[in-house]
Amino acid sequence: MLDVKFIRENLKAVKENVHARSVGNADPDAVLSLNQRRVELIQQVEGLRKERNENAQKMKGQRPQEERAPLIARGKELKEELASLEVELGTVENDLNRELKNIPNMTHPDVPIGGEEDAKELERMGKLPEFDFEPKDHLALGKELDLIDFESAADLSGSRFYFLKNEAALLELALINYAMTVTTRYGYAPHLTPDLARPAILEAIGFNPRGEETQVYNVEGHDLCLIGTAEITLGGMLAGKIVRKEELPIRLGGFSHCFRTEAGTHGRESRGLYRVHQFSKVEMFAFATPEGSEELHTEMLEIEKEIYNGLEVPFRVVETATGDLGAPAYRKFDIEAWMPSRNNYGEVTSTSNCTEYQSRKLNIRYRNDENQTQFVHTLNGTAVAVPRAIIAILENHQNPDGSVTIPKALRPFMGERERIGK
RNA sequence: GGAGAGGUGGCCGAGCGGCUGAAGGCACCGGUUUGCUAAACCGGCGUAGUGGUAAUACCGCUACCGAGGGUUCGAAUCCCUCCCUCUCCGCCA
Repeated sequence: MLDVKFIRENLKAVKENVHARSVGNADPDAVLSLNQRRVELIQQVEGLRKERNENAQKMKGQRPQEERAPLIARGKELKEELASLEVELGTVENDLNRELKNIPNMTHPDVPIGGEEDAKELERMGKLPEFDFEPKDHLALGKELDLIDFESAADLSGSRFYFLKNEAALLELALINYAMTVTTRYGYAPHLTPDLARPAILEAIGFNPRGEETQVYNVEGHDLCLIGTAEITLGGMLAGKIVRKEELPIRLGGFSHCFRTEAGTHGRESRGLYRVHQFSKVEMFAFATPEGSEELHTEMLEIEKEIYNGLEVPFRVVETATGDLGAPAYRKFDIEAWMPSRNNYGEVTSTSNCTEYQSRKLNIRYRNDENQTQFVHTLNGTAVAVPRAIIAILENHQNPDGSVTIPKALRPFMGERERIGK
């Protein structure tokens, strides 16, 4: 979330930003009026508390009854006045937080204005495959090579679940190993994270853990959600901590399963591996100083490019436009891999600089050179999201005989096998 | 899941209704001393909100001793619920 003071002092810019990002339910004016009410209440409450404390001080030690009686009576009055004001203050603070959550992060000046179609293509890498035969989509390949079983999974778990079988199972493990190896080389300390987390953490990261349109699963009877990404657990790992400046940047690499309800996407991408309820992912996460975060963002993008270059999959890099940024992101780059079945590029990674938007809520700070505490910047980026990587590999590396060539980078993790099938 | 013991500042650790925002130690920062290092000595050293203010300087007030409720004129201290840690038992990959 943004700092209320920042909103007050930059109201015009905040409103323009809300507009550019087309966030309909964000109301900066409501934030300010609620905050004003909050400050008034704080002043009243603190005045009463001061009086209460003074009153109580007068009763230290032994006092004759006739001296105590009026003080106790006054104390009781103060207690009642305080109680009702504190209730009101609590309500106002809840309302304020709700409004504050709706205000998105500010936006990097280079971000293109607009919606999905206004994303800016930054570069293309790799050569699009030219097939002199009719290429198959990953569903057909997955079936014919006995790699993916959607039908059985649908019976067990519902639509958008899948079994990975045989070489596809090994392919997942190889992709994870490969991504972990690359990120570790760049100093991202490898982590295997919990797949469940408390809703308060999800919320601080910017997810909506509860409510109709929630993207995450809740576990009935427990105060837990299945995580949608390791960003949640890696970011939450330092919640409430103050780190030393010398420790920054902190680079973390994390593997987790990711669970998404995909609420509101019924009918879209309903077949195949593109949009599924559960998948494996290796994620990068970093805590940085404000001065260091942009450079780190570039680094994450470079790592993502290296990984996809290694998979020998053609892709393009796009910068997301304002209207398509999630609330916490200040700036976001996506890699879109070529997917022959779509005859188009499909998003396979995403890296965001969230500046202080998450750390303010998570309360993660560091001491700057003046020894003052300051919020760290947080960044996240996909190293490998397995199912989409599998789509790109199967579809781009298919051969006329129906087999699929395994990219060289993955072979060390697959017993040096070179192809799947025949 | 059952029984017990705990959760206090960056760390260790005292406190167990008003004298405690919190002793003492370590770490850290400044200074004295010193051939250098070490040691010793002196001083400083939590976070946040709010008010005064040009001020992220300084001063005042308020809050914070795992979280949330309660009792009380007054709670780190008493009570309740929850979370977490440790020991033992059970169960289990």
